Amino acid sequence: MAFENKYVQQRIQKAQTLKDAGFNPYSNNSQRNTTVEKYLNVNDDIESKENKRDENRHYIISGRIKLLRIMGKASFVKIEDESGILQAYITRDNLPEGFYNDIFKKNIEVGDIIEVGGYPFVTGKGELSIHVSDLKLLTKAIAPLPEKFHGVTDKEIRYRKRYLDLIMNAEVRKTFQTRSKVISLTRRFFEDKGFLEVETPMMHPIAGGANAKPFVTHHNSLGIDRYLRIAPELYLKRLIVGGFEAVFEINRNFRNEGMDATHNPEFTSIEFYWAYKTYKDLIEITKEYFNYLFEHLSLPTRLPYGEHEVNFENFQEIPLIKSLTSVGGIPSEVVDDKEKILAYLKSKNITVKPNLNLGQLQGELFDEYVEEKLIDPTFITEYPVEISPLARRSDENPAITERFELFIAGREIANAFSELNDPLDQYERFKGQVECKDAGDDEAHEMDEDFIDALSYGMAPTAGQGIGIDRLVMLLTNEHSIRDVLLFPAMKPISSEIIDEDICE
RNA sequence: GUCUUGUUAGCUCAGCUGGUAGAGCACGUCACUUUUAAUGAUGUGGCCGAUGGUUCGAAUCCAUCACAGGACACCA
Repeated sequence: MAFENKYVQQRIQKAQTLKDAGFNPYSNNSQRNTTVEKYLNVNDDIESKENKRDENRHYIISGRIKLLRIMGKASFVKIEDESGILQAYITRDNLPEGFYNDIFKKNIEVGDIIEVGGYPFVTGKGELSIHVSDLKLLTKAIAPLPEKFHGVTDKEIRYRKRYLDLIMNAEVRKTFQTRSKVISLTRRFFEDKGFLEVETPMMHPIAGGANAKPFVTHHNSLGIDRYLRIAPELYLKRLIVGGFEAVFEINRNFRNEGMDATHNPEFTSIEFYWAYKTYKDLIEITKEYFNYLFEHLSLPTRLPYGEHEVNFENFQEIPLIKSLTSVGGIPSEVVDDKEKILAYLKSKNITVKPNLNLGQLQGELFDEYVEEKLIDPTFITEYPVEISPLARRSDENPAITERFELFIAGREIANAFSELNDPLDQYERFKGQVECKDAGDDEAHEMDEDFIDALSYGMAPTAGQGIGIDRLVMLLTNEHSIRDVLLFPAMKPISSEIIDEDICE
């Protein structure tokens, strides 16, 4: 089954021919002494030299052949490494007797990883290249690459065979380099602020900290089920109880739910908790965090996202109720009255679930009329208590909470609040959740008695925030599917994989 | 979960109202020492996603299934 494709067969034969001629098609004897990027930088003066070359310089470059133009006794080869792509000029007379015709032309092709040594020169068409005097094959590719011009565009192939996507699409590599930098910068930002990075369990006895269905796994020697965590929140707060005053965790969460352009079953978030602070401090640190990211990623403060342009110098702060009128254009006499909201929604032909309370209806109005219009970064504050079960009530107005969500380009990016630290209140809220669970809501919280115990010892007033890293990277890279910012997004198995599994078992 | 659009050569795609498959790139052979998706000549390559059905005859029509994309719903 494997290797039966005729192109693969052909290339296997070439590898064998090379072996027979004494050339290892999988040599590990690389002598590389520079990268393409460095080569191009160091030699950018060649253009001005006599004959546009310098035979006294010598470099060894390694990489994959992306393009091959054989023109009789001379050839042009585009060699790509991680840093860039370089043209090599290869001639028969600069290589050992017979090598060019019998080895290079016959057995080395697009997709192979080679190493070339030579001097820098500029071609007649003005391209800085390398004039090759040494060529060796490092790795024979026995699978042919996709077509050179269109590359691979089929999303299924790109996600299932990400390595192929990365080979063919340089801009994809760039997206993941940006992702890596975002995570690194995020870590450095919070460390510099005095936060301690911690690791809390990925396998939970009780899946808490969010409303979501968990994945279940089994611990054999203990004979018990464990849940892959849906959020680290309750463990991080236990650490605040224990006396750490600023902690953060960047890690994966797992939710056993649907997949779409903004949801993958495993996703990365940062959650951070900061004692003796409130959500207002979080607004300030969030602005600072974005400034830090933009500065270190060298991004312009006006970023395109789809059809929009986001101005990251224009952070707004609007209480939720006010946003309904000022952004959503809903008449002010409507937004504070349950019956009027219902009538308003009905007049607009929007149906909502029955028996929603005022806070929930305000949430519906927000989702319907405001969210997608928030293009520049906007902190929506003062959420109704009914839709903020984990947030602390405002001391001035017990109907609202000390909470914000940050919206950018019509999407939620962060959720933050002053944390609920009253153990009796938390106990009651868990009880309410348990009732929902008993009534059939399989996403409701379970009672976490140990967490109540922890709060009973006293958790300092604390502010906490979660930021979805995947969605943040989407925003910064102008990507519109979460799969395009995950190296290996979740995919259904193809049918042959399922059959194989059945045979094994 | 619902709707919708796809699935044809290694890749990117044609193939109309049913008559046993087509291009470009890639690959093989030949020519070519400054090309830029090199060029010219020539040749190979396919169980048309899977299974049923309708039909004398199915890549094409119908049904079911699988996978993927998009939209909606649900969910952070």
